[in-house]
Amino acid sequence: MFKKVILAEDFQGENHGIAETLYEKLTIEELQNEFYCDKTFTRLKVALKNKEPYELLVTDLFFEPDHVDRKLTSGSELIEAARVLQPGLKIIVHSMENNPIHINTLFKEHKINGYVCKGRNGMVELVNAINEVFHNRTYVSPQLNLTAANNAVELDEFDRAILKELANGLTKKEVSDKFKKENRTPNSESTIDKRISRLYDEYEAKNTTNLLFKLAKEGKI
Amino acid sequence: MFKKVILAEDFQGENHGIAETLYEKLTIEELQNEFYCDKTFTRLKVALKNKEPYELLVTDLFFEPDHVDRKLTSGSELIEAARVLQPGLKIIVHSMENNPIHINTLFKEHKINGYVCKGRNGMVELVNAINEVFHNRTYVSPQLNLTAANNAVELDEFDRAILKELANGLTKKEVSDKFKKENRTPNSESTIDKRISRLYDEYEAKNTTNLLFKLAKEGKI
DNA sequence: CAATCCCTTACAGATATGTGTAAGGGACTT
DNA sequence: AAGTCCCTTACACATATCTGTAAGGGATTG
Repeated sequence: MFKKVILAEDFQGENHGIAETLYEKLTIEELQNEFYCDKTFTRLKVALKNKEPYELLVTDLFFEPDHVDRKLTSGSELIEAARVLQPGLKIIVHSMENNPIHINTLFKEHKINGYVCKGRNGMVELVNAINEVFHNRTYVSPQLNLTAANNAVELDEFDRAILKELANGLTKKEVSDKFKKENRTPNSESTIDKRISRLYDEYEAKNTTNLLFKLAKEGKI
Repeated sequence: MFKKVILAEDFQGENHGIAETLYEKLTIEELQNEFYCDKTFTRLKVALKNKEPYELLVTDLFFEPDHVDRKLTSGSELIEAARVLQPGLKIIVHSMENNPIHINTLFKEHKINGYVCKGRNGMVELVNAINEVFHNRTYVSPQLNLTAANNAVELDEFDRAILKELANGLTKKEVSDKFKKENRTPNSESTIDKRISRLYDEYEAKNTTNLLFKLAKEGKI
């Protein structure tokens, strides 16, 4: 089993619960639990420098901001930094996120080794995930159907830029003007129209209001 | 200190973490931890029937649906039922919810005794909250500013009905036609227009898209 | 019971939205 | 080099949105 494990989880309750479970159910010699991404990353760096690197990182995705300044503000950023620092590190994400697209991205771009949904069965799954990852396999919470999400289309930067302004209540004309003023391209009203129309098709939305509402509800924007 | 406490929390990690903390930090004789609203309510009923009622309920608000059928689907419903069953029960809500309006509603309508935000300091606050509530005071997580929310206006049924249809992509005319067909009143396009305009003022929205997006993001619809 | 307030409704006009057609240009294929 | 595909842009038209003004009705109040 893993000897050195580090846990990044900002919720005090979850953090204690996970730590408790890992001590009880797994024979992990050294478990460090942290509440901030930056401190977690520092621990990883120091451990590596001392030639006693951590073998497994278990991290949440969302970290509530508070009075403490931060460089790394999310689990994704922590993972990205950790991957550069220590490519061989095993990483398991434990989060409420249940959008298959986002989770797929984590596997594809950050090469995470496991994904566990917080929930009624979270601790049981986490223990399973750690066992699987220890044996060089990947683990994904069974309630997630990652393959089913591949038909959905990702929003590109232009889409996001338009949607952001529409969400703020700008008209298409105002969006076009704003883009022109900021020297962003494309910026014509027609092109913006066309993009939005395409999104109607892709997301089966009837109008702008419907589109923004759907995307907001799905957590895509 | 409270002798009998019951905890309703569906996340296994949080549930264990809270239970652990309460055993460590408070001298509670009997702590029952449950993962479902219905089971929690049954425990409350049985305990009351046996003349050994619980003194404190600590509950989450959101409970993830799973394969188990449920009557009570949320913390609010559990609280409502518990209040009817046992008016003197002390109730502390422990949740991610940070919308002051929703939390205010819990205090006003369900007479909860404390509210603790999940987070980095969640367990420390929960212990404080239990101490405060034990001494017949209320407790609210300090990061919440409940008074600031009182200027915001609640949505009535008509508002909600209109917003629901707009969110689904109907035009105002279609909403009007739908209401007429369903013999709901008021139903004229003008009145619907007027209502929406009023909501623009109340929520400082610039147009329908902006309004629905804001409300969706705030979790009001 | 008249004054007042608020809700409902109608109507009108300036803007904005949504959709279609069409032209030009870059990238890629054959 | 011609053909194809897709993105950008322009323009036009029917429809929808948003904001006024105004009139009538129910509820409350002095």
